[in-house]
Amino acid sequence: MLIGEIVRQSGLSRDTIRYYERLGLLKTVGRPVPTNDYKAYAPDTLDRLRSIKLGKHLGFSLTEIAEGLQLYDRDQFNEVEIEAWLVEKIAQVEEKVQLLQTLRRDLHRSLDQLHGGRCSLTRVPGPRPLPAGSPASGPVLAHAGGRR
Amino acid sequence: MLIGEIVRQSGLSRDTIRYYERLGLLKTVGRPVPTNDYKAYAPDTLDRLRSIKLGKHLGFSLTEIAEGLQLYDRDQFNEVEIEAWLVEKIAQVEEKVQLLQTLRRDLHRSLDQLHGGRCSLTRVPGPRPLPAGSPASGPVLAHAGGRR
DNA sequence: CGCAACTGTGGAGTCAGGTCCATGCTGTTA
DNA sequence: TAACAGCATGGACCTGACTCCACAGTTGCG
Repeated sequence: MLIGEIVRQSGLSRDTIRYYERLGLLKTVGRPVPTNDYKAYAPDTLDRLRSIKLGKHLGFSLTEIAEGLQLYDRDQFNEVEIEAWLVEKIAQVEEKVQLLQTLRRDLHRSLDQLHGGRCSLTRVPGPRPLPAGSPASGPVLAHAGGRR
Repeated sequence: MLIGEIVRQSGLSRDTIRYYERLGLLKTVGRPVPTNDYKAYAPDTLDRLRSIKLGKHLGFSLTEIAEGLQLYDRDQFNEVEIEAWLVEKIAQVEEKVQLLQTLRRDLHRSLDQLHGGRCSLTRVPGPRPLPAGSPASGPVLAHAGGRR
């Protein structure tokens, strides 16, 4: 598969593909036409790009994603390593899910108050932005029934 | 509250605080001592920093976070705007939660197979990395029972 | 008084993650 | 044969989010 095809099917730019290749996230498998220097990308390239997109969307860095892909590339000989990696990523994902669910609940609560409380936001007495850092945190945007 | 206190209580660097201030994420409230040019940060600064940390951790950019904080700052006069912002952020958060839950399930499945299937990863016939891009996607790392 | 600790400002540097550009080869088609 | 699409390479440039540095005024303490 030449780069143009990858570009068309992935929706990513030529430069981005080349950048990922430089970082080792994608592999080429030789030059299919001996008379030119066109490179063929490995058959799993589109799968890998989907994985990369997902990982990025979920906040993982290209470096972390590269780790996962590299483990994948030599998987059968590193089960212990793979397991450690999976356990770590699961923990990270769990944490993000928790935080996002808290954030979602808080956002919904703010929205409900905006609707139900009729101008509840106008009653906020003073600054109190997004305090969602603590566990069992309060609403994300200021909400009625203020302190003081 | 002077910057040193913010640094101590937030765990962020002086430069980071100053950077956030330049971006408008934090506010100062004048110079408490007339004989010098030390700035006092607003009382809600630590709350705002907690919000910023959370937002960043969840993958929002400083620009997006600044939007939220700015809406918050002038909230009472922009209910429609706030509602639109909340609805948008909720949708984004929902999407991430969905993806993360899929990813978590897939990671767990990979881990189970590693344990239960005894070397199931060694039976992967060919490259098939993290195909989790599609809805109802398969496992994140290659798994046994391969195609072909 | 001297000196460290704290504050302020401005500007340069860094790293990730791309994006743009110039140049040059190949292959096809008019 | 000329134009044009497709590919390759190398390097410059860009944005976001810091991080470091130099220099200068202030304040607290022995």
